[in-house]
Amino acid sequence: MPRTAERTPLSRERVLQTALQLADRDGLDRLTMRALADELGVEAMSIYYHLPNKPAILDGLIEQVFAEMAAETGGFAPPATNASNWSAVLRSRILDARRVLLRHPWAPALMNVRGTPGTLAIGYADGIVGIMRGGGLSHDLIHHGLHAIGSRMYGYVQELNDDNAAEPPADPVQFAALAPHLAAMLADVVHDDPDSTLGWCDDQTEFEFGLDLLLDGLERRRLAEAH
Amino acid sequence: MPRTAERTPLSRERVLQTALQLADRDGLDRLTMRALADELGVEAMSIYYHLPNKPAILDGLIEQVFAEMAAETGGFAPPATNASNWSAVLRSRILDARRVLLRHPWAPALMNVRGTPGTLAIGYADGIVGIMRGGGLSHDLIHHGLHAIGSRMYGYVQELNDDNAAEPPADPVQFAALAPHLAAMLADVVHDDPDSTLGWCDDQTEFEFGLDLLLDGLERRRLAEAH
DNA sequence: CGAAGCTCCCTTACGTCGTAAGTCTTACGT
DNA sequence: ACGTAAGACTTACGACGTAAGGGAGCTTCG
Repeated sequence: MPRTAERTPLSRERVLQTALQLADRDGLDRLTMRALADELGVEAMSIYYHLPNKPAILDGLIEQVFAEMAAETGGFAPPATNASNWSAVLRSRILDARRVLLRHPWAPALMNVRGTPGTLAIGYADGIVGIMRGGGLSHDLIHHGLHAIGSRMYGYVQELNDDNAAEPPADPVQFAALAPHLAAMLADVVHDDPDSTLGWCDDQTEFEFGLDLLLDGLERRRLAEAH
Repeated sequence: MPRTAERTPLSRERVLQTALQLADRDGLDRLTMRALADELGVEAMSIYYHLPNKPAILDGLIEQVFAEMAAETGGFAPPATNASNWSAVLRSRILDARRVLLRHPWAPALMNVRGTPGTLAIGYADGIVGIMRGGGLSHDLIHHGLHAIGSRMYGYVQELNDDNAAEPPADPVQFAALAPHLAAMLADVVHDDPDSTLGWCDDQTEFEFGLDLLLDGLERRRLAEAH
């Protein structure tokens, strides 16, 4: 009786793929070397033959996410011509990125924590610069714009963690005393849209609102630049 | 010979103050129960008499930061009347918050990770809603504006971690091949301002640019609302 | 005055984490 | 057949948060 379980051999790729699945399924803090090894049908230390340490795994995960983004947009290169609609093109590219991140909610936190941006991350940013350049923005304006869009460039998903169910305050009267303006706003907005008892903030809507605010602002500065 | 070292007795306040100093000095990941105990001249487990666990300490730290913000702005209540200059008032309040966070660069990451916002955090948000309300924005617009300003509300400092020295690419020709648009922008911006060899992005400038983009956008929507 | 109780700190120990160091097994080239 | 090396496994260490319980010193009350 052969005790060989016909395991697929380990490899950098297989480790990273499994790590991504595990992070998606159980969350980032459950992604531990031993848990990952279990998932691979292997001992923890065996992983170290294919990847030097845990940060390398995390960097690999980020790079995989960017690869998904590239697939979603059909490559990071800016379209051949988008002078007339640069902001629409950029908008949809950013929303593509957001869609990918919604599938991997742990990714934004990871990107914040890891220092150096990998090759694909640089390619992604480069594509965005290309789009803005094609729209006629000056390099200076693009530079500021990159910073302004900031986390939105990566379609961040901070709201996904905690927000929705948290809003209905435990003791409304005490809450109103503590935060009168917030309470008034809450009452008003809920009144306008009474069916949404909880989850009264639609993340997608809010995200697009903020994004459009920035894109509109950039477009206006472009026009101002052009006299 | 009394071995009593005349230690100040432990207390919730003293623990939190020392924890904040330690985080400022050594970074958040060096803030460990044992290190904190050392700093207090005490054993690790002694802390647990005054605070239930580590998350409670982290929450306490965040609350301390918001207390500093309150001191910086002179309380979170909106000024009595700011109809004509709501966005200037909001702007300076947010820049005040940013100034505090620059003293505690670990704080933003902590706020992102901790779920429920403490009393002072709610008070801070409430003050901002009050300012916008005083400026004549509708509750609906305020609601969206809150989300849009998002991290800027807390004056985030993500750039402080990694950015500045990272930019000069190791191999310029390879970088240009990988990211042509980025490289062009880099060359252009550096050319315009040749004295800033590294650190060519001024964080404060970039932050204010993005903030103004959002504030201008909100003001324009307010005007549109008012016919 | 002495005993009981409370406050505040310490000791010990457990389980989990990432990983350094070394060992065993298998497959293959010669 | 045998050395060799790739690729897995075993063992162990130090750091982490913290559960459980111990004990010194003060207060309170009979």
